Amino acid sequence: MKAGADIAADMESTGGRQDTKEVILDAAEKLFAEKTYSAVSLRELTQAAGVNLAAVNYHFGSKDALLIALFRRGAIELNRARARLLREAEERAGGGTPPVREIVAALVLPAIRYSFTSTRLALYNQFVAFARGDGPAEAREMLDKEVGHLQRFALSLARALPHLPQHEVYWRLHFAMGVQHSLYTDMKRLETLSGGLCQLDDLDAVAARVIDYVTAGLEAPYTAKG
Amino acid sequence: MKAGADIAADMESTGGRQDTKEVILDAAEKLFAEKTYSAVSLRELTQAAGVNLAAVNYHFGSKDALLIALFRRGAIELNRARARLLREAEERAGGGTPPVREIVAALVLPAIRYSFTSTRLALYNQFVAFARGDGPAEAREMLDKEVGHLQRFALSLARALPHLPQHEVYWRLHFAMGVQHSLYTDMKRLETLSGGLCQLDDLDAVAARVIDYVTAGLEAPYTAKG
DNA sequence: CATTGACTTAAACGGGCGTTTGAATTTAGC
DNA sequence: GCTAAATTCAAACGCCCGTTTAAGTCAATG
Repeated sequence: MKAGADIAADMESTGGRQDTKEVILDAAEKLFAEKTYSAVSLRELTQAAGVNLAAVNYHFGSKDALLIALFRRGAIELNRARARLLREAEERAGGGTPPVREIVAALVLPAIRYSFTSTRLALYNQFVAFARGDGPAEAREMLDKEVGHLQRFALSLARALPHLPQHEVYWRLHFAMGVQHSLYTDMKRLETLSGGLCQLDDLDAVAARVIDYVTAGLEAPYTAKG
Repeated sequence: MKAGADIAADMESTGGRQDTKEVILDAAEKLFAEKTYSAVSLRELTQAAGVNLAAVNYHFGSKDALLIALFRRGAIELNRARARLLREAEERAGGGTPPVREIVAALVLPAIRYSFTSTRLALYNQFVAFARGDGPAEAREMLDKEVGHLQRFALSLARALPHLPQHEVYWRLHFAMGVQHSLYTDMKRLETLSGGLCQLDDLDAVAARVIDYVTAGLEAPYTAKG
């Protein structure tokens, strides 16, 4: 009876225990980040999760649907945290415009914090990089819809940087996302490059570094282009 | 007779025509960047290249060896161009230290130029992001060895930014690489975010933007961390 | 013009893939 | 404690993968 699959797909809290689904999601998050969606087989995945091979298809419907569910879980938490920090910064500014540095902090801190402390969001950002172009079309569309959440930051930054044309704000926000991605995709290169000097141990220090760098880039003098 | 595979693998210029090998490499570069190494089948790849299915194994030995050859071709050209620009900047400085902005330009310009004008290096940077963690171990080792080329830029930047501790220079160079990667991995998100306002049409303008941003980040005031 | 060697081709190989099945087992409601 | 649904399980399905094979093509060589 596969009624469970459809029900569980629609509503998050069925009567049955939720353990298996989460165990699978956690294992998938780890493996998809280490390798690639299509490089990880369901046999490898279910074995790492300690569940039966058929469990993925039973609980999610397909491997593709698992990827989508995985992304949804991570995106919801990350965007919720970012939105909360941005709202708090705006309240602190008393209805005015928060300084660039605080907007940047709202964007950067959740990604760093959650990615290394929470088991649920661990490696989420690294996974996003792989999902693009690899996963099913539906997953890619979800990534694009994520843009809506970034729009809030674009607007806030545009108010804080009134001398910049709109498109320049978008470009610099885009670069800021690239800096964040570098924390999850190429750390090995940095460790090699620095001879082990640079590592992801002190998260607060790393966060401060990223915020300094991104803030400076956003506040860079504007020289008209093209 | 598979003698051809070994010979062609060792020496770049056999007596036979080189067309097929290059056609395969070009098709692989495009497809591996669009999807993922393991998401592209040899049947799909050889069909796109217009060659026989067995051609990859004949000319490269295996799918893995193709990936390695592909990376080698791109890395050689990119690093050569970067090294040349850096050397020229140093000569312009008359033995002294070039300004940060010129070091950054030497790092950034080849990646942008080659990636969009040359058919050989097109999509090379986007491919690198996927190769990490997906490809065979040998490919990953090659990526790490690439670090040697970045070391020159780290040294040059350290001289230009003497107030920064060494590890801070490494971190900021790392972030600079992340900004460059953002040009090849998430352009779709930027296009969506900006409503089509931002695009990769005017390469000179984009290059100037990246250089501005990265230079500002590198020159950001240093606040002691952790 | 026969021979050689580089290259191409179509066909096949075993293996691992995502998925499905149907029976066994566990869980929840009465 | 019975019933019925939800879940787990081992086994199998067919498909497509990377690779190999052996025959075929073609240009250059002597």
